[in-house]
Amino acid sequence: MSTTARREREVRQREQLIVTAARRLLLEHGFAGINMDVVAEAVDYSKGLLYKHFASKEDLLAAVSLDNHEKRTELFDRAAMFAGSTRERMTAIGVADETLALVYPEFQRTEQLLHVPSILEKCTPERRTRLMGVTSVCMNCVQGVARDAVATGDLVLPEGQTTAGIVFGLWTIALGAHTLHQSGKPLEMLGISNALAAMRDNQQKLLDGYDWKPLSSEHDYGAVRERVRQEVFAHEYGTRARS
Amino acid sequence: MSTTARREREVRQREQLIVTAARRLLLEHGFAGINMDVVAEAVDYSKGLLYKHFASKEDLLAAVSLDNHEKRTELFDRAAMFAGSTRERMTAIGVADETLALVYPEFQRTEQLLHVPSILEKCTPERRTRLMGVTSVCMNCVQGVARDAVATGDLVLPEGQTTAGIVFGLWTIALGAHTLHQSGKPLEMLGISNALAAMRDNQQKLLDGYDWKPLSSEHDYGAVRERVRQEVFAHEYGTRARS
Amino acid sequence: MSTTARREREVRQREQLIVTAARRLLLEHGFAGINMDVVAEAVDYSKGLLYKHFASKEDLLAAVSLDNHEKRTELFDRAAMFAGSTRERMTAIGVADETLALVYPEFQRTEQLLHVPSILEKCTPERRTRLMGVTSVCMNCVQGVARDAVATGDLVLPEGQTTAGIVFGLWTIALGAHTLHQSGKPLEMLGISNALAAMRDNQQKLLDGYDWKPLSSEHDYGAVRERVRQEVFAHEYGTRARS
Amino acid sequence: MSTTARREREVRQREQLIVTAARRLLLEHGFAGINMDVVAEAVDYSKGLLYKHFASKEDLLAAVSLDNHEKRTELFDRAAMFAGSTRERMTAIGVADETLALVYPEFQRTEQLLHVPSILEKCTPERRTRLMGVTSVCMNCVQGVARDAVATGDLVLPEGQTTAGIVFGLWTIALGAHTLHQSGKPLEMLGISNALAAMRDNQQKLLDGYDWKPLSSEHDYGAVRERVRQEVFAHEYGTRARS
DNA sequence: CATGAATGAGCCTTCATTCAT
DNA sequence: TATGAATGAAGGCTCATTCAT
Repeated sequence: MSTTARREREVRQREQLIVTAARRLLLEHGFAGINMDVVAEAVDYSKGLLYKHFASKEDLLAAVSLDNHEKRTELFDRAAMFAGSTRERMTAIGVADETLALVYPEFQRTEQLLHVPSILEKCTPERRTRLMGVTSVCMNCVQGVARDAVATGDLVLPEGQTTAGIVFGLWTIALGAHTLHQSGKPLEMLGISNALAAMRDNQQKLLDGYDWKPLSSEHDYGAVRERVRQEVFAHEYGTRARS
Repeated sequence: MSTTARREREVRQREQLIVTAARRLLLEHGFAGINMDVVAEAVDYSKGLLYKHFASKEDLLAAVSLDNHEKRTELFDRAAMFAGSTRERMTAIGVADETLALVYPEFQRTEQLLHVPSILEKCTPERRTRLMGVTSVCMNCVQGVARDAVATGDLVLPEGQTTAGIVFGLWTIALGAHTLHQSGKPLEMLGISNALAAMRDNQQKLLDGYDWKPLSSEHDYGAVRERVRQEVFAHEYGTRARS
Repeated sequence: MSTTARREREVRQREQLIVTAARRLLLEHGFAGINMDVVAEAVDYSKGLLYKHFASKEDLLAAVSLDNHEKRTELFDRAAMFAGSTRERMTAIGVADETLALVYPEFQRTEQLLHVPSILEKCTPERRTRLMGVTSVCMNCVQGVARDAVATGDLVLPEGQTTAGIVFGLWTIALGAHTLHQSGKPLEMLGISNALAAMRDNQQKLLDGYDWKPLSSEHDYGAVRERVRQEVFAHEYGTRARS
Repeated sequence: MSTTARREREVRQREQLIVTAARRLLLEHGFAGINMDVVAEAVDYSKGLLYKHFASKEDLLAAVSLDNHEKRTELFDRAAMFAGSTRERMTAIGVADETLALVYPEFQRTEQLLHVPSILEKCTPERRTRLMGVTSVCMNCVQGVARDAVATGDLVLPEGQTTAGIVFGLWTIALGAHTLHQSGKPLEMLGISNALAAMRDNQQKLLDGYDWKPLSSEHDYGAVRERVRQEVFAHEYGTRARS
């Protein structure tokens, strides 16, 4: 019947509820401060019920990570479709990344806490598979833009270079920057007042290094970023408070 | 008198022994697989003695992290003094980073495992202070080279840019690459066969983006790297097996 | 009217279905491996329905035990009616016991698992009563043959001996042998290659000890056993694979 | 030093204390009613300490079983050395078994509760080995007497029979009788007023069936039993109340 | 009648830390 | 000073039973 379908929907909704609560707790109390008791209390369900939805603590955390990735993928996908030059589209993806960090900080920040081998090891095989696949989905999105750039001639790959290499460079800058951003390290003392801005600038410089046209010296990517925010992520910046 | 000094020296030696053992265990069994019992057994001292040296488990792990940083600082310092152009010296620091990852992988790899807030929170205030300071020591080393580049004119900072920004860029690439490298993510599937090489290339491209002369297209930095290995890190590559 | 009767019959059928499934699960996964969830799943009914039929988990297990006894009683009854001397009839009952172990091993083997006090304690009083009674039904069957032997003069009871004592002896040999048989103890190492054969031989020796005529040295009870298998238990050995 | 030896002795003493307490709890509350919390409370030590001595709950229970076997082995050994004919010595072993059941009922009765596969599966490999070995020690003791009987000519093995078969017969009668004895089954209703006496009689009848000389009709084994009690087990019957 | 979601007490096990010797 | 026995709080997970639908 439709009863089954409704049940199924309710189950999904509750799993989402649990995942969201777990993410919040993760953000507030860190990896060590989370356990099934506090999650159960937070969602006001019994511990036993949690285990009906998630096979283990690690499985639940894997689900949080998966959800993080899905949100990221959604934003990246929308950014990649921005109407503009290939480098503008890549810039748009940068805005997507930044938007995630600003508007959904818990998605970005909890992700760092979840890079623990035990999670992959102990979660459901099915979720592990999805988790490993979801990363490439996101990468493919970025790499697609790079390939377009090569196709259009905006980007000329030097010998021995691949689009994967460029993607890797952008990715590592983002990953490292986010890690530092929330490491609690006093970046100001090192002369970095705004980690996200520094991340952005370096990504542009990296693309300049690859000679991806038009260069940042030839084009106002700051204006592009502003347009992307308004045209692509209006909803995000409108509905949720910018931190 | 000198008895006190000898005592002090022995204490330091033993702390070093414990730190080294803890790092090895961390590498072999992961963060979750380490506890005070196995550390005590590994060093063949009692658990009580461990607490004479380290206020808590977290304090011990903080000491491991501190030791990691000190090894890194040592290598970076030597690299920064390489005789060559500013960009060659910066390249040398890249080699130092790479050397750490290759020759002392446990220093590099355990460091990732130690980025948990609880460590900073629960370790001795004194060690926390040192831990926060040690990062800047390492950064200053890198930033010093960048400042030299500005001073010599090899590098012209665009308006609104700082040397800190460049350091941040290099740092995040390294941090992100090392994180990915040991995350277990299937990078090959994304087209990255050698994460360290990709890291290196992107760092050079970034410096190209900053127009730090001489550009990688004008100079053979591969040869520079080889020279640094032989001249600065001969000892490291000679005595320990290169993986 | 007949609707009520039909209802009643359906209820019994379903209870039988549940009992059979529970016994199979008990055999496959042991006492610790059985719970109401897996039973419900196995019979494809809801857990709630299980509780409509059985007051508790223990009550269900008691029902399994009861069913085991009923199967045993059925076989014993048929064996006791074998046409032959009293000792041949007793031998026939031995074949019945053996048949149960060979052809319906789950009835025999699960019974051992159910000798836990909690079952008797927590099952329905009504089922407890039946459970305590069913043993004597089976015993009476055996004891009846012994009484016939005394009546016919095949067996002369020494002073102070009762037929109950003989029954007890045969019973304990069977019970102990079945227990050892499935205890996983390495009987081969002790020189016992076939526990059932050893059980049989000892039961015959015991009857010899009681001087129950004709003695095993005077009569071929091996041939009797073969006849019983063919004449009384043809159905059992034909339809179910002999293990 | 002797300090180490003393420590070792104290450890053994405490393990014995824990084992004894566990056995008592097992007897009082059954298998299901025992858990590490109540054991810890009973011995007035912390739960953590129990795990210093025993690797798991099952390991502790295996130790109880081992201790049961050791007590039995001790009594059997002493009985087997009784000065008399081979059949008298076998009778003495019967007295040992009976003595265990009467004077140390908890050793006998708990043993039945410990025949659970999970115990063998989850206990320390070392203890598992000892546990499997200890059974044969006890058997060898019994079988030794049977072999002596064959050697002296008191017992003539029929073709195809082995001493192991006789041992098996005696063993199963004892095992079955003890099982029934404590099953709570109303044996009186079946005409058995004293299960131990019935066990004894049947074992003698079994030996008669094997024609082990001198037969029970030719010799007063009741008197032998009385002598064994006084000469071999005076200590047991003197110090502990006979139940 | 039938369902299966929900409960929550209970249990095993781990481990950081302390302290008497 | 060095030890390691002892602690006990904490946490992951199970499962018999109930009850609203």
